[in-house]
Amino acid sequence: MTTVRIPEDWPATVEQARAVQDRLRGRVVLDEPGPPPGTGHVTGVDVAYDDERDLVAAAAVVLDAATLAVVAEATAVGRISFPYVPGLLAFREIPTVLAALDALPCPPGLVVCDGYGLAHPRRFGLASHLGVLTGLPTIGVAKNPFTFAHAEPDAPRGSTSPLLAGAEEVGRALRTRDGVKPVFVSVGHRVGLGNACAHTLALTPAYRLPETTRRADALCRAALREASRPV
DNA sequence: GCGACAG
DNA sequence: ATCTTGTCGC
Repeated sequence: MTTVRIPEDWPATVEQARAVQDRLRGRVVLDEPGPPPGTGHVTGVDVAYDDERDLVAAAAVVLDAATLAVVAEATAVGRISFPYVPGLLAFREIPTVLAALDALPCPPGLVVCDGYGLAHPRRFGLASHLGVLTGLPTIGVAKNPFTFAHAEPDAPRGSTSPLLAGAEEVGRALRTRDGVKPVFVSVGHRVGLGNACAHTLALTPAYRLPETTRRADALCRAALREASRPV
């Protein structure tokens, strides 16, 4: 496990953070289809917090996209870099997530984030931000809708309904299990929305949430426990 | 002006 | 995110 320092130039205020998003938003690539589902590597990233001790732990877990077997894992621990502010989640998670990705012994392939990409007030959520910073293809799979309108998808697994910002489709509600609450998929960087949904379905053979985020969630929690362990 | 609001 | 026991069901 590696330890991270918050960059000197990291935003300290809501205004500064929003300015960073506005500056980087133009670098998002939306016209690539992205890697085909079921091939290469798929990497889940997730973060756990201990606000009491000002600790944050991130995990990156690389899966073989065809078999969903774990290929590699890495974790990183650091100080909390930003308070939770809706719309600015990336500033709370990214330094530690980047460190975990850097510590991987192999290329991550497609990165699956816990949160949103395009489905964001300024169209620049966590998945978009991470994609622009790394150049990697990224998607966001969130457990809850943000403030976007959406219809209830049909009951069968695989059904979708658009996440709408006015008339613009910024993501999709995707049913990954029959009759179970959908997940909310949006594009991050260098991946198309249809392909992002196909990847999400390929990653949910048994549970509502993708295997990538399930693995990363378990690992970052373990890393946090380890980091806040009494010596 | 008052809520709502990814994790 | 996190605080938290048991309980219903496959």
